[in-house]
Parts: sequence; structure tokens; C-alpha cells
Amino acid sequence: MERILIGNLQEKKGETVLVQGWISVRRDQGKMVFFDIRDRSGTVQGVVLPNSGAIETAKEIRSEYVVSVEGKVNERPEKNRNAKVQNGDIELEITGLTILAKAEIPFELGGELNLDTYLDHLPFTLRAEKQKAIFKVQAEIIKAYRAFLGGQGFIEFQSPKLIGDDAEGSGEVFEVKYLYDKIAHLATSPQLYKQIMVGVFERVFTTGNVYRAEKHSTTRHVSEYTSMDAEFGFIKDHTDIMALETEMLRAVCGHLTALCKTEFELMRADIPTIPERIPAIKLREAQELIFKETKKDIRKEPDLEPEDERWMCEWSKREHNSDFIFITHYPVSKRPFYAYEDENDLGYTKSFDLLFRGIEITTGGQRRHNYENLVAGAKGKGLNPDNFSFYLQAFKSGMPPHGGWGIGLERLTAKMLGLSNVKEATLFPRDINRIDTLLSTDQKE
RNA sequence: GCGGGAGUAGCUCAACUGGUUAGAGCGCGUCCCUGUCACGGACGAGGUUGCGGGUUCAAGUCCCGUCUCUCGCGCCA
Repeated sequence: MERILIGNLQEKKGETVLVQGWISVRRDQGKMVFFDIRDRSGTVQGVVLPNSGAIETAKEIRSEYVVSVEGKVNERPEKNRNAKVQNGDIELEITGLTILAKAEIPFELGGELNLDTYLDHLPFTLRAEKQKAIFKVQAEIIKAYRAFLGGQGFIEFQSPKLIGDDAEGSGEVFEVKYLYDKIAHLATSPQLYKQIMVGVFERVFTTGNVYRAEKHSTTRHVSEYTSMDAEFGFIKDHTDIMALETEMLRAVCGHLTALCKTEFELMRADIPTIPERIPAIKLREAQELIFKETKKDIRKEPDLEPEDERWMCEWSKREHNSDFIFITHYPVSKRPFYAYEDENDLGYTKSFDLLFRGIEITTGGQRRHNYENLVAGAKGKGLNPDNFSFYLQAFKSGMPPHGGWGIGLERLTAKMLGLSNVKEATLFPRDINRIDTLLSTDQKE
């Protein structure tokens, strides 16, 4: 007999079918046993009657046992229907029950858990409905991201994760012992490679893991995260990039509205609405605004603190009904060497951050595309251009005005779904003390 | 790295100012139950109170050290 998905059982009323899946819960009535079985498509109740021949096995099964069952799809009697659950109007009258695998679980699935208990048991806890919803949404974000950029003529490429010298300068870098006692590094960003690829394909994007060796313990940092990058040529300035990112977010949210409604309902979260134009404000203007409204004077700072980012998001929501806000024109001193200095606003760059529901989810901007200008930028940061001559070949060979963005996928997912810690939106988060399991103490510095 | 909070059963938590044998719910085990759907009922097992030291007649509770978690900050996506 061929396996039928539980989600298709409504069409099989009266028929005897083969269903395979996991036991969610067993309800033993003594002479008869009920259980809920789930597969990737849904859940249905099975009922094992005393004379079915399966009753002995039915008493043996426990939560998370993997089973193969044969049974007749029956409509339930009127008084035994349950409108609150999927397939509450039908049930499987079990005629055959085989245990494919036993299970021994550390605790019940779906209950409230402390974050570290959840993380210590990920192979099990990821099976919970909430977690499946989170990572289904995440998968759909990536799918929509690919579809949108593909439609805009972008070509996807795979960026290397093992790199030589770290010329990029965003964040602390993990060292890797390479062959013949050489030292390599884990990429903190695909930045330099995506710029090189603009010289090849003009419009490119990549989604992949990047690594930051910073010892912070916050709700928005992990050592390994997924960066959704894009970079494209022949732009007027950074506003072209912001406009395209706005369109991309609109496409992603539209996709989620179409495909992930149940997941958002389960998480009690709202899919953000993207305004026609996401508000954009210069960093200095934001600082003036904060000073005027809250008397907090950060006008000499080169960046916003988390508290200020939250305030700006509330302001954007209040004044512009937007969950998003662009902050532009960060000082040259604050940005990497390749950031493009605004010729009409010297000392400041044509760069931006995108804040979403209180947190920074994107950094982007126009880049220096002129070889001499780029080398000058590097020297201005005290960097030796010889150390990244490989990258500079792209510019020597002719590069168009270009720019792009990097989006933190897990941060975006977390804020979309109202998760308070980015680790909940990271499948297998790496942090200071944990890579799946706790790192042993004598391994640490 | 710094600052706040925390660490008690497999899980989630309780235990007033130090005071008898550290409790509950869920889970787990045995038994009862033919319409349950978080099934219900009876009984039971399960603890070095993170670890090490100290104060005290007496420590889960107070002190010191240490490890870990968590929240905030620096930094960043």
C-alpha cells in the first residue's frame, strides 16, 4: 500500500490507507486507545478498538514513537467531533500498527522552556509547532528574496567562507589553522567578493553564513549568522539601493502574507506593512530629533545606541506608520574604507542602516568604485593597500558606480515574528559558550 | 569584558525574617477505565538545592570563590 499524507485524508473517507508519522500524544482508555499521529502535512486521531489486533502495540507506544499504521478513514459520529483541531471530523480506525522507531524524550514538546534548556535539546525541541513555524517562515523569506532578486536580473553566487587576510574590517575575526601551519580566517562578510562579482555580472546576491568573533552576550548577536547580501552596479547613489531594498521587503512580505498566514497566527505576530516610501533620515537629523524630543544629547556620537534605535523606530511608527526607518550618512570615520563619501556632504558617507522594530537589520550603501579613490580610502583608515591587492584588481579593471546591502536573516526573522532573542530565530546558534553543547571550560581562554 | 537578575526532581516552578523528613503541576512506572482529544482515577519511583569553601546549635536561605544561564551595555547584522 502506498503512503498517504495526513493532509490528504479528507479525500479518502471510507478507504483503508497507510499513514506514517510520529505519535504526538496517546490517550489510553483501557480497552481502547486513541492517539494523535502527525506527519509533515498535519495531524489526525487514530483509534484502536479492542478487537483490532493492534491494541497490544497501541498500549506500548509513547510520544514521538515513529509508527506506520493502516486504518480506515471514518467520519466521526456527530458527538465525537472536535472542531478545534485539524481533521477533527474524521479519524483513522486502526487495523495495523507497526513501531518503526521507539523514542525516549527528555520532556514534553510544546511546553514553556527556558532558552538554554531549549538550546541544549535542539534536535528534539525544534520539532515543536512554534519552532517549525519560525523556520518555515525563515525558509520562505529566503525563497522570496531569491525570487525577487532573480526577477530583477541578479545572479546568485556562493561566497567563500575561508579567507586570507581580513581586509574588510567589520567585526572581530575567527582564525582558522590552515594547511602547512598557515593562518586563514572565517569571513565576517561576503563584502569584497560581492563587489568583485559586480564587475562580472553587474547584479549579484548571496545568502550564506558569516562569522563574528565578538564576545558579546546579547539578545541580538550570535557568532555565526546568515547574511543576505546583494550588490549591483550603475546606480545613481545610495537611494537607488534603499529603493530596491524597499521593493524587496514588499515582495517578501507579500509572499509571507500569501504562504505563512497560519505561522504568523500561531506566533501571534503581524506581517509588517511596507509604506510607499520607508522614512529616511540622516544620522545627524536623528540625533537632533532625539535631543529635541528627549533631551538626550548624542549629537557628538558617530552612531546610535540600541536605546536610540528603539526610539527612532517608535518615532517612525508614530509619525509615519512604518515599522522600518533608514538612517543615512554615517561619518566616514565610522564606516569601512570602501564607503563612498558624499561629495555634497563631506565627512559623511552615502551609506545607510535599516532599522526594523527597534533593531538594526541592514547595513548598506554606495561604495567607492574609482581605483585611486578606493586606495585613498584604505590609506585614510591606516590600511596597507598591498594587503588586498587581489580585491583591488576588480577596480583596476574598471568598476561601475555600485553599492548594496547586507541583511541579518535571523534578526529579520526574529523581529517579524516578535521573538525577543535572535537565537530563537537561529536554527543552531553559536554563542560565546555554546556550539550545540557547552564548550568545555579548559577549551576556553 | 562590565553591570543587574538567576541556578532547587527529566521539564516549569514553590519553600515568609536561617529552623522538623525540601513541595506542586506536568512527564515517567504499575494498576483501573469503550469515545477520549492537554482524557480521567488510584498508587509509586525520582533531589549531593550548579560546584568548592566559610559563618552558625542549625544553611536551599547568610558570606567568599568559581562555573553556567539570562537581561542590559560596549560592538554589530
